[in-house]
Amino acid sequence: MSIAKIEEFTKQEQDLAAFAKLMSHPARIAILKVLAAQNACICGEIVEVLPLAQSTVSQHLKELKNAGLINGTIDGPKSCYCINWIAFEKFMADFNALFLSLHIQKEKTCC
Amino acid sequence: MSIAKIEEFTKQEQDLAAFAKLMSHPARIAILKVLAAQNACICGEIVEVLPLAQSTVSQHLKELKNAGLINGTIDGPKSCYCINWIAFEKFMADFNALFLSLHIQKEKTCC
DNA sequence: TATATTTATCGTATTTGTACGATATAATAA
DNA sequence: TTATTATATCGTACAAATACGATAAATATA
Repeated sequence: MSIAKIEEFTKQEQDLAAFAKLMSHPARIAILKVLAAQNACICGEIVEVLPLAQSTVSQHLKELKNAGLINGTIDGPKSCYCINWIAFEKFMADFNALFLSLHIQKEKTCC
Repeated sequence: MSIAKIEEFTKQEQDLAAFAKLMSHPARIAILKVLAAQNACICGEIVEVLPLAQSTVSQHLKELKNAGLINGTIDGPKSCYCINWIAFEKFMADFNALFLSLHIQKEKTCC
């Protein structure tokens, strides 16, 4: 930070880093697990499961939604979230592609 | 943060989040790309390639090394880094395993 | 030995992330 | 209509991440 230099990097590097940042907090991983387990959309049931305040969970959900990793619809007074599998699959594919592209030349020369 | 609640989550969630945090900055992804491309270990050549100060690059290298994702050895006045493929592969495997475990039940019920 | 080179570390400024309580908003229920 | 419920947002406090310059430490070179 401090005069962010992020835009100096390639778009690929920025996109992968942004996805990784989504997964860089255990609460967001836990949220994805709950959404996947329930399969159906949920709402404040997540709050009950997580050791965090309602406002904090709502904040994490917003981040995941803004990045497109989950979808959210309003269902009466409740909110309904679920995983956007298309987006999630794309992220995972890009991530694996990076790893494979790095891993091609793996002759051990030192260390 | 602020009275970190991280330890309230499972070890799996914490470990995956820690790995994701490593990848959550484009500079560290760029460093891994340089290390993989050069195959052999490098040192301050990374500084020349990245749009960051030497001290900042050194800081990123330290994080990657502390997490075990890269190895570093001293070679005279220079330092020599390379990717720890064993560790990297394990992280990727764990990450993919999480995704697959989530993705098992994917009947679309809503959203 | 003195100097130059390379890298790590220190100190610090700034930004971002995390977390909570309080409140606003919207919809249902009484 | 009023009260209740569910969720989002606001404001705020604090922690962590990012970045840099300056400096220290270690080795190589003159």
